[in-house]
Amino acid sequence: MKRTTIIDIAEALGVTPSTVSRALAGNSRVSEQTRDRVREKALELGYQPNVVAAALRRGKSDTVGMVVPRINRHFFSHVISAVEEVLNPAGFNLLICQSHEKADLEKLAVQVLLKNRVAGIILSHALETVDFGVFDAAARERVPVVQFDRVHTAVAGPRIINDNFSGAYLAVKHLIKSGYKRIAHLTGSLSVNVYQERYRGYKYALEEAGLPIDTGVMENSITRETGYESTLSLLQQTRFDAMFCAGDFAAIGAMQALHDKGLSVPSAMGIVGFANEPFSDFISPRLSTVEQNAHDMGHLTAKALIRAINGKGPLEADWEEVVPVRLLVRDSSMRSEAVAY
Amino acid sequence: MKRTTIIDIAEALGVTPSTVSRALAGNSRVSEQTRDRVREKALELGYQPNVVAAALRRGKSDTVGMVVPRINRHFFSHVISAVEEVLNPAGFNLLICQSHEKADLEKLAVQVLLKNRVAGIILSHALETVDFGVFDAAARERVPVVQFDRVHTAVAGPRIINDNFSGAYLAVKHLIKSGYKRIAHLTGSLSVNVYQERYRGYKYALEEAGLPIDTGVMENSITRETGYESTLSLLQQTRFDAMFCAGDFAAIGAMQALHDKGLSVPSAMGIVGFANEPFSDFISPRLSTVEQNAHDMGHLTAKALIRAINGKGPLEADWEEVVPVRLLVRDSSMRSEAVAY
DNA sequence: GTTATTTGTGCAAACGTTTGTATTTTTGTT
DNA sequence: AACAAAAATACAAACGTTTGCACAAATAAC
Repeated sequence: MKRTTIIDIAEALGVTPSTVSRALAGNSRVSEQTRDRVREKALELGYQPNVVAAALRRGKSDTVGMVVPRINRHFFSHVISAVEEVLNPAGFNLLICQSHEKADLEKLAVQVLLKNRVAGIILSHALETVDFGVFDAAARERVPVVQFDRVHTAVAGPRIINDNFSGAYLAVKHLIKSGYKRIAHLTGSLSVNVYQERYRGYKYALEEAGLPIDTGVMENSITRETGYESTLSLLQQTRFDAMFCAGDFAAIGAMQALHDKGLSVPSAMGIVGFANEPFSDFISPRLSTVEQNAHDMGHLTAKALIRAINGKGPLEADWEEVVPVRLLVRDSSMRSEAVAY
Repeated sequence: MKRTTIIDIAEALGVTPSTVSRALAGNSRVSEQTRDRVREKALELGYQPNVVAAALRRGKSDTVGMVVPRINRHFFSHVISAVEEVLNPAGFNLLICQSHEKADLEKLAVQVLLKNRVAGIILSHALETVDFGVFDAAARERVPVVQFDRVHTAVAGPRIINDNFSGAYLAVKHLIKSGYKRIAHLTGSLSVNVYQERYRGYKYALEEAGLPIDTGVMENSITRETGYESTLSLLQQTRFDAMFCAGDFAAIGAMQALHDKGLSVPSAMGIVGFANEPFSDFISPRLSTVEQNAHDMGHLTAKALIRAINGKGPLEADWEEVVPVRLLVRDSSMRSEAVAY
């Protein structure tokens, strides 16, 4: 069956398509009366606007593209939901792509979005990404880009980031307060802003307390598996009584390694993770961690994009916004008394 | 800066846009030579096809819409990834929407997708959904719909489902084999196919073994919180020595309730969950569960949709495909010896 | 009562493709 | 060399909106 168009409505009412278009858009140049007649007829005929045609004519769609490393990460999926919460009421809908942490897939996703003439792009980089050429294309085509969490200054536009420095600082400071003295660090790639900042916070807390910062830092130890392996080799290389892990998955792996070696948490070893993955609350011992505010981040990101789309000028185009994080103290970092390892 | 179109390429080469279009599409009616010249020039000018215009002209886009209750569920996010794996190479891209388990949001999402003239829709219903009117609109507009996991026969088109019956049957049979005799059941809404089938498998296993089926079944106990509450009230109402939970979150809640009541798992109480959530493997005791094959499900779903889009007729339009599940026996359901409760 | 202003509508072009049909050019046949 | 067939390209309409401009009718200003 043929879909009804504004032309059908126009013919049924004896007006022109342009009037119908304006009526449906709520344009004040069409009288209240015909506006109602049009709306009524549209409902009657079950009219569904063809946004594709509108997008072509306007040169811009009401679709926003979003590229994340993976949608099944607690943090990212919650940011997505929060972004939706803002974008949908504003009349936009979301086209979600995954980069699977691959730079080439990220690039491809951005190209697909540009081909689809999206109104804007929200993005968090893959770990690998080093070439930011595609984003020049976006800038050239006047498609605003807002980065969140994993951001890079090479890309123009607003950046919404977590307060990774403070989160790490608070976590390590808390470990120190709990009586731990030699604190190791499991982190991701230090070429990523997120891990750089967490590392900086870690170092700062140690320096402030006058503790050694050479206790052991393992890069690229962010998954459960690498966390497990890195912990085992750290145990051989150096002595430490606590670990600050830049991610909860790494913390889980570390705890498993410690368990296998007969070291109990938190008495022999204190642990703090990062991200508050859903499981962190009901493993044993319950994992202390740093909670990121995915909800606020999503809201801020979406709002920044909407502002950019509405062209509030390139004045405020390039700035950074920091979302506070929160330390959740649970069992894995609480010992009644400091015990030398 | 103005974006390059096929018209620009045509003018630069002294041919017409139609020739350029056909050249880029690899149409055999244009000579090899000009095809190469066009491709070269397109590359040189940095041409990016405007898929919006193409979609308008063809009356159909290369975007596929997908509606899921939530993207942050382990199962759904993995199905999405698997769907992507098939759809992207086939030249489609995914527009993902969340219904947040609300029937009205699901309806809205489908309408948005239809307005966007998607090539097809992949969908798993919200728990609430009872009115399937929107899907008639989809059928009328010849937009194929493929349902997965949470399906309903009121909607036309292929349905890809998990073998919930067998999963439940295997789980309960395993509990029985382990020596448990009185097995309770925590389930979701029995108006959803998924939970209906799991319930059926549960009952069948009990009947087969000649065990009582009146041990206690609690509906709407599928979250961690409701699982916790339901277990507590079950403990007051009736006697049982094992639980089959229709979801891992419920199982976690149950384990917590049992722990609070001083009942140890698996010695005093056996537990099997469903879905193999990522945490199930590293809680203590490790949770036995039924693993669903999200990957295969996604692949089959995407392939079914592609077949439907390519119009392999309404002959095979309405059928059901069952994806096998697998019982994962871990610690929560293994006791060396049956102990009467 | 004439002219200026406002208000409501129509006309037509444009957005960038795709595609059926017509036309030209090339190739093949006799 | 003449003609048919095939191959390559051109022409033009269409997809369903939006929107600048023109125009008519109604209202306001003098």
